[in-house]
Amino acid sequence: MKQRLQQLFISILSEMGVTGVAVDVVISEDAGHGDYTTNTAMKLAKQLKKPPMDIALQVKSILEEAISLVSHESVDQNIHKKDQKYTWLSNHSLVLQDISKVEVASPGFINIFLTEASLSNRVSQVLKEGGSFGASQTLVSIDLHGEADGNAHKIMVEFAHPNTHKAFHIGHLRNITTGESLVRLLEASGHEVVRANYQGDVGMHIAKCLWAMTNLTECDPASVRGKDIHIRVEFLGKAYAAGSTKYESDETVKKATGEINKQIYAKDPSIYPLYQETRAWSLEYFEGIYKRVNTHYDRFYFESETYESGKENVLVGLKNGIFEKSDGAIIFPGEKYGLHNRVFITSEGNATYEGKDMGLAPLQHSEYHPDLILHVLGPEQYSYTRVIFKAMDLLFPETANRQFHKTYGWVKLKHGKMSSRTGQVVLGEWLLDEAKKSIYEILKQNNSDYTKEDQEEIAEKGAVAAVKYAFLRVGTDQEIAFDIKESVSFDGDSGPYLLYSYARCKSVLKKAGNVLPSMGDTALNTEERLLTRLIHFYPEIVADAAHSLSPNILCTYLFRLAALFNMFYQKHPIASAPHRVALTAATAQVLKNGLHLLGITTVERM
RNA sequence: GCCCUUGUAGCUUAACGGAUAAAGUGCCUGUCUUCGGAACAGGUGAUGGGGGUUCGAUUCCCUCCAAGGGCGCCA
Repeated sequence: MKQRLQQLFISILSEMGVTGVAVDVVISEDAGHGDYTTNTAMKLAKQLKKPPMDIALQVKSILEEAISLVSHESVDQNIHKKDQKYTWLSNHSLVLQDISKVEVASPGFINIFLTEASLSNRVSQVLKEGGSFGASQTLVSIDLHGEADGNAHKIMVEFAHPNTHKAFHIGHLRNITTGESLVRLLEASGHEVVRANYQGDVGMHIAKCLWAMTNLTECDPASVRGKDIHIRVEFLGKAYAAGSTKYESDETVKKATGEINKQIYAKDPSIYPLYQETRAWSLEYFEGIYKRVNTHYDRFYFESETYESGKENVLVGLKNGIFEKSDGAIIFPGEKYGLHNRVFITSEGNATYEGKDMGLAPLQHSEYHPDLILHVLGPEQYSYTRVIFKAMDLLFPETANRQFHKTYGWVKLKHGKMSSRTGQVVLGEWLLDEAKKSIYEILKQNNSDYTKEDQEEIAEKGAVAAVKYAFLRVGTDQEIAFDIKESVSFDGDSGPYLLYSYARCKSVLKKAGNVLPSMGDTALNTEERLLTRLIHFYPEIVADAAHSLSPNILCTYLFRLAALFNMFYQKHPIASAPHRVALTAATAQVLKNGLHLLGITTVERM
């Protein structure tokens, strides 16, 4: 609708002799300002040397005339009349029929009101299409702030990337939540998506952990073998923290750790079996988390499969003058390009994180041929990725400009700082479990008669919804200040509130079981019209969220929809009126579809 | 030292350069024995300071202040 209105305004402006301007039509926040609005008149004021109000009024009068001509379309004589008057009219007859009123507001806004019939049609469409409603018919291009081509059709989204032998903390949880939602939004916008996860399973962090396991009695892996996976992984986190602390304080430990690192790369039998065993522990644990939070991957990449080819590629680049030797190491001279220098191969001969990335990129391109690779990464990696993207572009010109760093903000503790190096971390699963406990408390207070299985499902899905929504409602690159006590909420703008609203809809629908939902041609009251209007906007909100890679836009929308439904529910009896039943069913469907795009699963009752 | 990011009610967050800066939470006051109270309604309360560009600035530019991050052998 937005785009059709834009086209219409362009035609009207050309009628006024104005061409080649971009017309911006947006959804009106305030329903009193119409359903759609444009600021075009104000934008053109300077160019046309006329007061914005005059321009707006002129647009309005042409628009109103066009509407009245189209509304008599069935009368043959008028067809000739309108074609003579405006040649563009027939292209826009459908949009024009959807407009009920045009208003001009100071200092020059043009506000468009849609007919109730037009808005109601969308409700019927929701009921007809069900779960597939909201997926775009046309491709939604994505906005990468000019850093890459926005017309990609095949996009690899690389997210989560935890490291083995290290804790999976709430930062990873936010990364996964963000990545999963971006994947679903992109898919709903007509893109083909490849889900990738690049996991760090070689490097100094592993060596530190293994040093502790082989040198500290309190970190003896024999003590946890055969125990529950959570215990084994917790043990790994502690060993890593211990090894890391010693590494920094003790020179001989530093050297010994370096040796272990070399041994791992060399697959030395004195350490390799332990490495493989504990690596598998981490991967087993990650698999459980992915399942728990509704994520899966098409391809897991590992640093252990990129360090060799990465090194080879850097050596080729060294010959070609892309890389340079410096103090025994091989570096990329980023300073030549206004960036900074970084080491790609150490003087020991091992590929660093940067060097490994030179192996990853060609591997990804040869396997999937993506038009774009979206790396969901923290802000601290920003200057890092600028350097390696530059190096990649020079090394692999055929796939240049296809990398994009999508920043997700840190989850910062309100009190204290998080660091897996010192072992001060809030684990992802800890957060989920805390939320789950709180939901059990609420269920207990409500004295519900749910079975154990029901309670488990409600608590688990509710916890995942609460945590995910808490992350997604905030702008993706915004830092989140995290308070352990009141981290996730269950009231107001929260995941459980949305789940609750959905369950309430379903409950009402059950009560109204034998009423056939139908919008009919009943005149709508205030709340009904607002609700219908909001449902109407859903596909455009999804497109908007996908286009700007901003799940929080969808969060805001869904919360407004749920709140509006609850108000409507409060004021009007639903079960007996077919059009209200239809509105309720449509609200439920949109909530379900929207939450799905956020990676959140609904429950039928709670 | 150089570079990047961020500063909005007590707290957590919204707002393509647009209309009265929007919510949640907190606190205060109400609704309700109804189709689900994890609800609904009302009140309270904010753009770090100073300049500039613009018809119009939370948004763009400059500067100061404050916080965080990055800057060759970690990932």
